[in-house]
Order: sequence, then C-alpha cells, then structure tokens
Amino acid sequence: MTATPSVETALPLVSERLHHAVARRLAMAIVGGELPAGHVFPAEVEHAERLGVSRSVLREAFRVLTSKGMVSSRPKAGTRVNARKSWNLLDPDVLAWQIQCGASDEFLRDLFELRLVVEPQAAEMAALRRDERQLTDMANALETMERCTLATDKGRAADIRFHELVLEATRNELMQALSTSISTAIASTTAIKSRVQDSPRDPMPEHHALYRCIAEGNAKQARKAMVALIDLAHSDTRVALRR
Amino acid sequence: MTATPSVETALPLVSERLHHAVARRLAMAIVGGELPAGHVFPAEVEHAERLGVSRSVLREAFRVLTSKGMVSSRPKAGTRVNARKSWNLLDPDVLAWQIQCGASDEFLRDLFELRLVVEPQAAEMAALRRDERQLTDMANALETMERCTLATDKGRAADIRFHELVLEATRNELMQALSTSISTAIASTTAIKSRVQDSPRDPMPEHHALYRCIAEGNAKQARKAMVALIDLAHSDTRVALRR
DNA sequence: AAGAAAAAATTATACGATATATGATCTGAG
DNA sequence: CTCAGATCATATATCGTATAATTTTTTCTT
Repeated sequence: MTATPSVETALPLVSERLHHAVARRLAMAIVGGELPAGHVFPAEVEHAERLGVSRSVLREAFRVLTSKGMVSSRPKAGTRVNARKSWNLLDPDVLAWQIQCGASDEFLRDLFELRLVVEPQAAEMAALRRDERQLTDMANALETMERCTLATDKGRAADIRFHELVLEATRNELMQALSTSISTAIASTTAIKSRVQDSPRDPMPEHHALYRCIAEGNAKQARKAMVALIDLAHSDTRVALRR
Repeated sequence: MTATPSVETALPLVSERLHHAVARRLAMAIVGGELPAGHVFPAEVEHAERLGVSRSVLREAFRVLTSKGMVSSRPKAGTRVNARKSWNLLDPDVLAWQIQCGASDEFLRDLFELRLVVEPQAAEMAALRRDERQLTDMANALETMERCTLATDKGRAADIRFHELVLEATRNELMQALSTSISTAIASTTAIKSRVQDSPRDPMPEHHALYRCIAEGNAKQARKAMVALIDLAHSDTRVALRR
C-alpha cells in the first residue's frame, strides 16, 4: 500500500520558476507605481534581452499578468499597464505582491473593511451550518494558538486556520474563495503588530467567545463576536502603525 | 491633436488569441467535470499535437490556468488538475467559464448568498460616502433601465452598471474588485429569468427606493432596500428555474 | 482639398527544434 | 526499515523563423 497522493492540496512549488520570478518582478514594479497605468513596455525582443531572459519566458510572465488584469497586449499597440481599476485585486498573488510592496494606510483600511463585510456574516452562517468535524478543527486551532501564542509562526498559522475554518463552515464555495485573500490580510497585519515589541492585548478570550457562539448555533452573537475580534485587530494594527 | 488614448479602460481584444481559446477549452472541460481533480494531462509534446497547436501556445494556456489556481505543473510530475478548493472562483474568467458551463443550483445559491453578504453592506457604505457625480450616474442608469426595460441589452447593461456604481461608491478598492464577479452573476441570472416568457415583477420601484436611500444618506434603509432588491431577484430566478 | 483605398511598418503571435534542470522513482547500501 | 545516490521522463528554458493583426503612412480617386 503506497501513501495516497494528496489530491486535496496543491503543494506550492519548491523552487520558483523563471517566468514566475519575472512576473513577480514586473508586478512589483507596477504595484509600486514605478510603471504607471498606461506605460507601454518596450518591444518584446528588446525587453527580453534587457531583462536577460528569453522571449518565451517573458511572454509567459505577461500571460500571468494579463490573466490577473494588470496588463493587456495587442499586436502593434504593444503591452501596456492597465488602470488599477481593472486589476483583480482579490487575486491572492496580486494581494501578496501589493502587501510585499508596502501596503498603504488606505489599503490596510480597505482590507479591514472587507473583513468586516465578509467575516461577521460568515460567522453567522457558520453558526447555522456547522458540523462536528469543523468544530473540533476549530477547537484544535484555538488550542494551538493558546499553546504557541501569536509570537510564534505556529500560533499565527493556527489563527489564520481558525478564520479559514469559519469561512469553510459557511458551506459556500465563493465565500471560501475569499479565504486566501483574507488569510493574506491577516498574515500581513499580524506581521505589522509583531514588529512593535510590547505585545498587544491578548485576543484569546474573544476567539473563545466566538467559538462558543458558533458551537451553540447562536448566529446573532457569533456575528457580534466576530465584529469584536476584527475591531480589536484593527485598533491594535493602527496603534502599531503609529509607532 | 490626436484623440487621447483611453488609459482608463482596458479594451477587450477584438479577436481572441489562440492561447486564450485553448485555455478556455481546457477550463470548460475542467469545470464541467470532464477532467476531474487529480487528472494528469498527457506529456506536453503529445498533448500539443493532439490539440493541434504548438507547445508554446499550450504552455501559455496552462500558464493562465495555473495563475487562476486550476492546475499546477511541475517537472517530471506533469500538469494536473487541482482540487476545486484551490481555484480562484471569484476570478472573473473562472466565474464566467463556470456559468457558461451550466451553473448548478447550488452555485446559483452561493452567488446570491455572496451578493447578500456584499451588496447590502456596500449600499450602507455608499449612503455614507456618496458624491454628486456618482449620484447622477446612478440616476442616469435608472433612467436608462426605465426607458429600455430589462428585456433589452441596454436595459440589462444599465442594471449591472447601477450595481457597479453602488460598489464604486463604497470608495473601497477591494469591494470594487468584487464588482466584476457580481456583474457576471447578475448577467447570468438575468439571462435565466428572461428565458421564461412571462415577465417577472417589475423591479424598478425597489431600485428607485434604494437610490433615494443612498441619495439621502440613509445607510440603514439603504441596506434594507438592497436586501429587498436581491431577495426579489433571487425568488424570481428560482421561479424561472422551476419551469 | 478631402476622403477612401492601398501599402508599409511595427508589433505581438505562433511554430518547431534543441538544450537544460528538476524531481519522482527506483536501487542499493547501511 | 531508512536514507543516499543514480536514472530518466518531463516540464522548463532558449533560439530562430514565420505569420497575423493593427496602426500609421502613403497613394490614389473624387
């Protein structure tokens, strides 16, 4: 009996491919404002040798950026940077590039606002549709958070996992699709908070309160608990940013 | 003086590229369940000549699918279909492919649920942050809807534009990023409704009510009005589906 | 002079052949 | 049983050339 290959999870590539590295490099220049909307890239041949890669690699990189709405290319007209408006900002890659490039205050505000729109409602739905397995998963995640604390990678991962589980419990695929984006948001803001030394308020009581509401099927309270949780994270982040 | 090139809007390509056609074809086979999660594609060379395209084109097509989380490819292991869980379901292309491939009842339910999560909150935010220009845009969209009715393409486009404007009025980029996805959802469900002959209830009163709430800055009422609007669309769609 | 049609220039797109690097699988030693 | 190394199929990367699409320019017609 061989170990069953995991079809469930798509493992990330261990080594990044060249075309992806090029795509990321171009994307960072775009989100960083170095290449503003409307910017036309040099002709393919010339651009490729300037970057020191083959044309095929450059083309594949552009293909990735095109599929995320960041650029568009047409014969004769060339390849140009699209207006920010048409980017797929919720795409996990775009979101990650954006944050790595230094998220602005407005962007962080938008992120928390999105969380306040999505997660409280998700908590409400989770309370109505939960099942045993997901509840134990949530409990385990909380236990790990408690044991490792948010100062450790494991603890932070458990925090993110907990929020993912709430979105999963909605049993709505589209809500679950938001989970990657929201996880990215949590990871980045947690990183900001951990930069300042003095530890922020312990968020475990709020997490446990939320869990209890979901476990008891108390939808309205679950919503309120999630709002409280996000507000706490928001204010902690703002405090951390001010230093 | 030449006409200023529009940087604002990224015009869609007039003629679809080969790689995009291939990507769409593969994507349809995937979302249609013909190629289930875990399916491994034949070796690149072989697969390319089977489809009658060059390997470059096939590679670029896979690059698009990879960037949307639908497949992942590694040397030696080949290219395989990812679990649905890791697809970027909110990506406009993925959503469109999904719908073109015949959306299931559960999927439509998820779509309306997403709208109920996002749009009422957006209406609330819009009421608080609106400006004159957006209000006149909304009024114009409603006027067009009234004049052309939902039976025409123009009328349907105006309906979608109205909902986009509400999301724009939130002044939150991430919420605006959801607008393409939601527009796709509206377009597809409106198409379903228009398939049955007897016209559904006229939704214009609800639209005007929503507009008034936003114009007056009445956030709580705007939320309620949006909920009413979506509920109406939902029940009309369900009725249409039952025939 | 004005407008339409044709030609040219420019660019992305498409193709196929070749070389490289990667990682899954097998093999053997410990 | 475990782990290090060899192997080999496969994706990855590069190159040269040919094609198609679209804007710009020119030419022709009116």
